[in-house]
Amino acid sequence: MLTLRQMTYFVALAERRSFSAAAEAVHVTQPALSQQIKEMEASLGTQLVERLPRDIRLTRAGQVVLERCHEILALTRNLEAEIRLSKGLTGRLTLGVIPTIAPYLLPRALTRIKAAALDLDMRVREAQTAELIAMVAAGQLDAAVIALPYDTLGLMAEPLFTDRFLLAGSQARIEALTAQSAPRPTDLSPDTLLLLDEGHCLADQALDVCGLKRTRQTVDLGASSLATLCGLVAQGFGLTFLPEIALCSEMAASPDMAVRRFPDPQPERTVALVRRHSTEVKEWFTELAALLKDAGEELLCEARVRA
Amino acid sequence: MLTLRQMTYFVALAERRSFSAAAEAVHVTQPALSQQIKEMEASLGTQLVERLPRDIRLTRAGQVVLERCHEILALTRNLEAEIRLSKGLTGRLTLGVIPTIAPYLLPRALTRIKAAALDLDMRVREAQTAELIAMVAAGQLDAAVIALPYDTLGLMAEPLFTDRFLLAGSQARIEALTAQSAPRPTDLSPDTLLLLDEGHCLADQALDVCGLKRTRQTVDLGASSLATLCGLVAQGFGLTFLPEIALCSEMAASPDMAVRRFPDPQPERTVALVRRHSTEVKEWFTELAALLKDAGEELLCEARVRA
DNA sequence: TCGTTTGATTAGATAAACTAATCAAACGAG
DNA sequence: CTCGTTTGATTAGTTTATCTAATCAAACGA
Repeated sequence: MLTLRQMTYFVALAERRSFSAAAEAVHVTQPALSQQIKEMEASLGTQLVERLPRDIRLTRAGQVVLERCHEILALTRNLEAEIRLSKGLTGRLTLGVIPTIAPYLLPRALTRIKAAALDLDMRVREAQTAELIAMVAAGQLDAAVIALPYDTLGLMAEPLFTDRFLLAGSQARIEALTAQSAPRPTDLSPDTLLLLDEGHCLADQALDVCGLKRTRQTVDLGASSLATLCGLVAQGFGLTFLPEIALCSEMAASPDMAVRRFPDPQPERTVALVRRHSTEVKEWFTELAALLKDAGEELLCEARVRA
Repeated sequence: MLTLRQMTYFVALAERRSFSAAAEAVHVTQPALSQQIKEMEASLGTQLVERLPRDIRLTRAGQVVLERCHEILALTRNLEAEIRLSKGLTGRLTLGVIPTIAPYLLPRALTRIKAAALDLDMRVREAQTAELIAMVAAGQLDAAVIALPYDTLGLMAEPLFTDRFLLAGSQARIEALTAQSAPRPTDLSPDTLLLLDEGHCLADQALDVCGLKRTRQTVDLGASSLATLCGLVAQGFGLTFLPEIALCSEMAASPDMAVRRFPDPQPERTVALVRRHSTEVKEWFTELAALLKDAGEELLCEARVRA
């Protein structure tokens, strides 16, 4: 009989397109993975992967098998997660968080979670929205913190709080811009606007509120974290949108940076917690959402004292 | 991680409601099964089965897990079967056949199959229609030979041949009944009619053509095979319907038995081969159907020489 | 009360899976 | 072309998982 272990290894192999890399991904040595794949092929009586020099290629059968393995593994992981968490916030819980929220929300949230659920083995994974959604659906994450609007592809989303965008720049730029009147998002020039790399929902959502499309970046941001962005902006390299939730941290890190609140209606994003759909009541999910919401609102309160 | 082995054992345990019986069913000793169940519970952090004296009971979580295990195991078995048979009639093939067809069709069919597919590891399982359909759906069988009309619950059915019902009884009974005119199915008295036990589609289909409902059996048939039934009928215990396909065998076994063909429209059943639904062309299925059809038609030809 | 049935437990054997070391083929830079 | 590098296969030996056999304790029924 085929085993779930074989399927796991096979999926990793198909993803990494390399035996060695796949082996590393599943934390075994390359011969161990090679052997399992070989046995899988033997057990099915069919070759699943063509070994090309420096690359692999799935056979027709391999493609069918891959699809089904994904399905079977997802079902299994979902089952495990569902049962493990069925009696509230205990056991292991793996949470995904997008990069523009994680560094700000997590420190406070984790403190609260630790306090509320002593015996919880919490693991956190940072990735962009699309990846998080796929991982939740595949059972690799139990839940994820993302920012709406975003197509959650059938996942359940519980809104936590509203995170407004502020305008951030060097003292000089901000003062020049706001001398006569409060700036509106649509007034901003795409050329002076610095944004995170492609894939970050913050950038997309920010462009959206300005009615702009992404243009060639004036500065290549490389590492592309909000912290880096704030550092650049404080040095006068342009303007950016800064979510309220990041305000306190980034003001502390970049004291030269100035921020202004937009006039109403302020541009915003909705931070939400998502999970797989299911008919049953998820106690752990409600609990977790409440804790995250508390942490977020605390951050927002502090931010609103400053801007 | 949960394993498929654990799931298999757990499903067996839930079915047999006994650790020892389940262990036997999966061909391991009782401690081996107990241990796997224990590990499964540990891995999920939840008790799945309550150990009662002389019985077990699934917990709420256990019921959820059971359902999902069925699903996951079915997917896996289906995958294995699909890939193994993807290059035609080779590898292992497990075929189910209903009891009123198996002893007649299989001897000839297996000869043909052996000849046509040397390297096929063919396994046969005899059971009643409902069970066969469930097993095909669950991936425990690759295909099954059943008799229509029957609700195949979404499986693909390929008709093989038409099997007519003849009237069988002792010489005396048959001659008395057919002295003045050919008998029609609807003329038969339910009291003189001997049928197989409940669950056999042959009995249900036969009653159906007579427009009758099952009454209290005049004779308890016990073992309830067509062969036994023919033996009884030949001794004058009543009349029965005998499918053409069984004629040659049963005439040889019970030489005292007499048969008469009904006038047109003759009552009949359609023998069909069923498999899981799938978009792809199933070469092995077509091949197998052709071989079974040939074998069946040969039997029918020989039967029509006799009646 | 005693024999029987059933599942847990333990110790030891077997099989599955893994690692470390090595090898052969294929590639790319010099 | 040659040498160093990368990649997957192979082999040997170890670890871990899983199994069996034997035994035990609890619960039942005669």
